[in-house]
Amino acid sequence: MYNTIFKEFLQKKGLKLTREREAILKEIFSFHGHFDPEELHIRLRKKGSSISKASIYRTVPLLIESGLLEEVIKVDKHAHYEHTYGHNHHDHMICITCGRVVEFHSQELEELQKRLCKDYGFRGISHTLEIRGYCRKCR
Amino acid sequence: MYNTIFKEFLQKKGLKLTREREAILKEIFSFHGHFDPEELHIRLRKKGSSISKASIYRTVPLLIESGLLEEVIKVDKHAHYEHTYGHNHHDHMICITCGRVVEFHSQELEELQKRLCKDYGFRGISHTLEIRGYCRKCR
DNA sequence: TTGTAATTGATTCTCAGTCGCAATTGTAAC
DNA sequence: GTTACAATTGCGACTGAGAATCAATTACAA
Repeated sequence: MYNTIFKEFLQKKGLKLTREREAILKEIFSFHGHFDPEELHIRLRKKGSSISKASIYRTVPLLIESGLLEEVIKVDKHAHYEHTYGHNHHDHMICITCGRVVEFHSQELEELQKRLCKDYGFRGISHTLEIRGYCRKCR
Repeated sequence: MYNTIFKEFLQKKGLKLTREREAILKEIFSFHGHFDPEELHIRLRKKGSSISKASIYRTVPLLIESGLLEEVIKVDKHAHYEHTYGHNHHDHMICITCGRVVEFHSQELEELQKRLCKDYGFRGISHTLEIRGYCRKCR
């Protein structure tokens, strides 16, 4: 379970499993879909938690390093994340006009990327593919 | 030529071709490879031009809209751009450890993306694929 | 040449994300 | 359970890319 993964990751690095980190983890895994750190902060606030913005920003990189979280897109200025446990990786098409985001998954794409990495002597960990253009309604 | 493309783009939008915009355009097309707006500013400074940072930030979106410039990657906080006139599109592998950027092009990837857009009723204009991982030296 | 809307540089402002620090807390060793 | 200490916390100040403001200037159509 994701709890165990995080716990073991922290232990291996000599870091502590604090109440705050547990709460952040729990919150992130309580829903599916994108979020940005600011949103997460508000979400936690509403549930009575008083975890600081700084702790959230400090925890996010740990979750990424442990493989539980992925940066998905950068909208405007801020980064968006999504938990990856029990999820298929997917990529995004973003409409220039209305901002709509279409998620898609392509096994062919995944395999092509593996092949490309091999060709270039690269060990790929994660990737993001963003296609920008016009959606069905705005084309 | 890129000059003409930009000129016509501006005309069509009722915008003016100023000395500053010409200088920025010229500078961007005077070299190949990535740059960020700050770098471009310094570059222009060194050549005796006193174009303001603000004008650069204002011109970049115009160049993107006219199809002459593309955002390639976001390193840390700032965006990097690259001119696209007379270039093949390429994508990037970024090393998590040393920050090295490997450029690659795959015709297969281009075609797969076209197919994906079609499947999802999307009219694709541009795309970025970033593969993060470990390069040959850091793996 | 003129009228006018677009553009400029300088400056200020914004806001996501980071940093420093004193107080607190998790955890391993006893 | 205590102890000891390094890791972590929240707070508030800081940073830096990029946007907004505005008076002065400029491109360009008529």
